[in-house]
Amino acid sequence: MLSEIKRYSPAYVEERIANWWRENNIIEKVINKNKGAPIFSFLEGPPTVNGFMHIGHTRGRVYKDIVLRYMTMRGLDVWRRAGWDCQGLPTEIEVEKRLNITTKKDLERIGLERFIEEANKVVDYYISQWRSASERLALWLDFDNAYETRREEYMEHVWYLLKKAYDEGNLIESLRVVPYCPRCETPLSQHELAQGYEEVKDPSIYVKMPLEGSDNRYVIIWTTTPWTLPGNEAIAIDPGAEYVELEVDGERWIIAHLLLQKFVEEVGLKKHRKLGVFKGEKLVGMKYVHPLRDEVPAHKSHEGAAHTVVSSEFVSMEEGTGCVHTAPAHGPEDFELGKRNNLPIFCPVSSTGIFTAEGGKYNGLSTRDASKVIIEDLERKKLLVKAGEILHNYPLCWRCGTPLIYLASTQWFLRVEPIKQYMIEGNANVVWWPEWAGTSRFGEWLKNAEDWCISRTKVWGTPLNVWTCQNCGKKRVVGSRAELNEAIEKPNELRMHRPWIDQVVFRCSECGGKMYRVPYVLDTWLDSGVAHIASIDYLRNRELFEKLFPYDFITEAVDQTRGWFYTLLFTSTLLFKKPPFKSVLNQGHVLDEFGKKMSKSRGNVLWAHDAFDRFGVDPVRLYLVSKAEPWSTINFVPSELTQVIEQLNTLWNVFLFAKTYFELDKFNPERHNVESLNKDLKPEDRWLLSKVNTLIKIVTKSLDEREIQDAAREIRRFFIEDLSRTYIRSIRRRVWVEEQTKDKLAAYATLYYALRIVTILLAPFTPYLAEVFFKEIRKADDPESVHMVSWPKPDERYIDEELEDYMDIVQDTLTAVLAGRQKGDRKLRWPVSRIIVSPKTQRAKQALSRYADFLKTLANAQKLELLDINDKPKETMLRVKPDFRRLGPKLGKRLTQVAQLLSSIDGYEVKKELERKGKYSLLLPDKSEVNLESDDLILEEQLPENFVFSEGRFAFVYIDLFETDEIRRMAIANEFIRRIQVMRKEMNLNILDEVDCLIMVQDGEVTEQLKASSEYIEEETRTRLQIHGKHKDIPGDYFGKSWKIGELDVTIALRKPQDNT
RNA sequence: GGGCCGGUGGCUCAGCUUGGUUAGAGCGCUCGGCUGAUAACCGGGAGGUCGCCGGUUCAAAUCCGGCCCGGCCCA
Repeated sequence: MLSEIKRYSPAYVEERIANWWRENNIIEKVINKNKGAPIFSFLEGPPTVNGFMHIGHTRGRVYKDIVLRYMTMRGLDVWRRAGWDCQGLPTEIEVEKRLNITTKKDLERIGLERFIEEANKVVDYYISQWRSASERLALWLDFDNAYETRREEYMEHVWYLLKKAYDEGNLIESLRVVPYCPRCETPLSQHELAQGYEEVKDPSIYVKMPLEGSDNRYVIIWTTTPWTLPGNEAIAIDPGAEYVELEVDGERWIIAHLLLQKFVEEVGLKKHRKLGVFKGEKLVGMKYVHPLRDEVPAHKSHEGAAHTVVSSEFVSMEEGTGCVHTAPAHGPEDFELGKRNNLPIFCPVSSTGIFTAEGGKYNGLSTRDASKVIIEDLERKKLLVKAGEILHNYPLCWRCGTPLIYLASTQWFLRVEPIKQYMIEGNANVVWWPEWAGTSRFGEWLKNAEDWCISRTKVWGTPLNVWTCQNCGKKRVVGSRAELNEAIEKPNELRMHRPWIDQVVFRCSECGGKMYRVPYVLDTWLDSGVAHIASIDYLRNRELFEKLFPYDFITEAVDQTRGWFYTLLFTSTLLFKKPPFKSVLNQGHVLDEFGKKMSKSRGNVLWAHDAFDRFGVDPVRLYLVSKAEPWSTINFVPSELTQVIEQLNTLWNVFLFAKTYFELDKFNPERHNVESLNKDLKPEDRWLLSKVNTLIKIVTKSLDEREIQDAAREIRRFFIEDLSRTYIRSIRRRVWVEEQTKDKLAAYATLYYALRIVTILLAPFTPYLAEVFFKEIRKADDPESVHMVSWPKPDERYIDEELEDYMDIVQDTLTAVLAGRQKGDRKLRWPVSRIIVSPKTQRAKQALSRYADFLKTLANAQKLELLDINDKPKETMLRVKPDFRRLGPKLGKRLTQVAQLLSSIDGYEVKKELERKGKYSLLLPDKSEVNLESDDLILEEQLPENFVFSEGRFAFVYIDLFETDEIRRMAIANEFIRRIQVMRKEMNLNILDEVDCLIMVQDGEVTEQLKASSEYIEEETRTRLQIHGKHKDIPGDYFGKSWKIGELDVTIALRKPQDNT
């Protein structure tokens, strides 16, 4: 496949390899490869099968795949069952769209049966989409046996759990405040709530709450929902904040000090006087008279803590009065406050938004109408400070736009207190990547965990398995499908989903009455939350469970902290008092190029299949995981993908290079390997062997620690820096020779060794591409796919850290040489006669001496001289100059003569004298003697004209640019070789083709030089040369071209070989 | 309002655990060079108040405190 296309094409590779995998059942073979070996159990967090896989999902799924492939290659029997989260709100929304349902009436008309059928269709569709996207990603899970949360044998595990919880007293019924749409008559979830915030105009009223025991003292509250006042049971204040008591028209009003000015402006208060400032805690416990006590008589019987000032941490000092109207039945925070303070949870409003009889005067009014009447009543009772209007964000029903109302209603909860401590203790034994996700983020969440509300007024979900006796109220929690057979009434088709399950009726064991199901379905998080048992059919397959539980590894995105990570731990602790997983890898989110969250409304979502089409699966995989630690948020930057593709293309070319020469020389890796050729390995070979074994170490360690980005980056760095840029470049000349030298074979064997390791290490990251490479290097006794190969172990014999260090020194020195060449204007094609290297340290000296040949070749130098540490080349001269500023005053006129004399004197002599005697004596032409001290003189090193100097980190480099005839001849030859090679390439010649070559140069000297090196040129370019000293017409069967080499015009013509020669 | 993570050249990131030469790399820019695996590559150059303020210290990108900004989660 490698030579079929010129350039790495991810799409081409994917298609071929995917077909090959399929035709040869590779996936199945890989999954079953390690049966019987120690188990590595992975629990798949089931994606919600609604919508399509986007790039964020993709990232997480790549991490899963990498870890699973790695563990498989490590020889473990990897449990990798796929799973799909099928139920819940998003699907219901889609079904409603498809069936054109907008109201509850539409739903009744269409019928729940039809609704459920459609939901199943939606799920079927998305599962197929997710599966194909996952398969294209090459995520090798067991899809054929995937678990689905909508299946009855799955849901049965939820029932099992709830029955157990109920029996132990942990499944309870309790009041709770939830947002309702009065028009749709249904509570909405947090999700739905977030979709519907809009700016609306509402009343904004300030109300005087009369304090008991005084006829003119009031606490002032503010609200935008007057209809909630009948539900008022308390006033919340911030005990730490300062409050002020005002005198206004003979009355005393209390508000927060900080909000005084705002309040005065808002209500247009003309005159007031501060009576005193005090801490809020002074107010706590004060009783007040409910402002609508007469209109809503129920308040007369509210006792205990009702109508009291209480303290709260939720008091805002941004708006209002700092004294917060609290209606426990109409706000989640109010509700919490109510529970804490034993307030009545008084809810005189029905789910249709109409006041009930409990609402007294307002009975029968809608919340909207009631608001108006309440304002009038307050006005009349002189309890209204001010009634205005406000524009603010308020949640509306996303379906019908009706303002939502918060109402208290009975919901079902799983109690957290009995298991909280076990969860915290269990979590301490779980390994989290990164650590803070477990200790800080998850740890905090656990500490603050509250009872879990599991009931939903929905359709497409696991039904709540509680039946209540119509007659005596006795409850029955059904724990299995089998139990349904005890029903006295049931539908013809007995299914666990609604509506069928709603028709199941039991006989009450207490009173003989009929028991009907409580019509809730369950939170979908409960579905996925029991995956640790349900995905493997725990109820019927304990043996499997014993083998897999607790799972070795799970990984999902960070937002699952309060989601799946939590629900898994919760249910497992409830059942077994221990966590269901041993380790958790957190994944960060993927943002767009500009760091913005991807969202449909913004239109910046990158879908997985689009990304695969545009960039290819392997590049996307490698990119996503090398960019950052798995748990960091990343920006997806398309231009960075091209870089990955280019790098993989380079690796592709490395393989192509190897393939070309291996085939040319019929290289046999079984016969010639780094063991058998050990004696012939050059330092650069040993270096690469060391590097590649070190690579195994690093990659293995990084994967074990889930520092996946380090593994990916290190592999990329290796094949670009070490393999392509350094090693391949250094062996070009070795492989170009025609004979089968040991030296060439050593290079081949080394290259093969490195390619093999890189291929295997790449397998988890770029599974398609690695398979292509593996086909090129596969030996007879290798498994058929790279994904069945064992993970390599580093061969310590080849690891030589010193050698690796040395190469760094040599490369740095080579860089210095190249910089020096540039300074001296000598292109690399022109040999230089000498480079002189002066190492800075002993280590550098050893390194440079060991790699002297390597350096000499790559620097294109005829000779390499290695000096002692910090020595100067013997050609260095030390020039002596007078310090004019110092000597001027001292010597006057004579300074000119001194300067002249010094210029011709060897500085080393002067230096020696100065060191010995502390002075240097100079005899002037007028016979006078001048004594110079070292401060009088400036000693300056100087190199001969033909030297350039360059400094590296480890050595000083001097390049002797002196050109001999030979150098000029070589340089000219190289100039021609280069051009002939370009032309060969343009003619698309085979590497081995011998061609005829005409060179025409109108320059006697160059002609002579060329003739002298014709053999060298012929050898390098595989040509037969004819050199002409003047220009002639190019024969017709030649491909000719004119070139300029410096000032020189030359013509080169090539002729393809005759077929029969 | 709370929790967690991040802020380092134009862009994307490393370095921070354990304070210590001139803060590195890739991309981009620019000038030059190389090339029979490579639409690749190599070298020179320009480009950084390491978010801000304060503290600890002989010495802070690094440790501590406060603040600002961005992201995520929760309320």
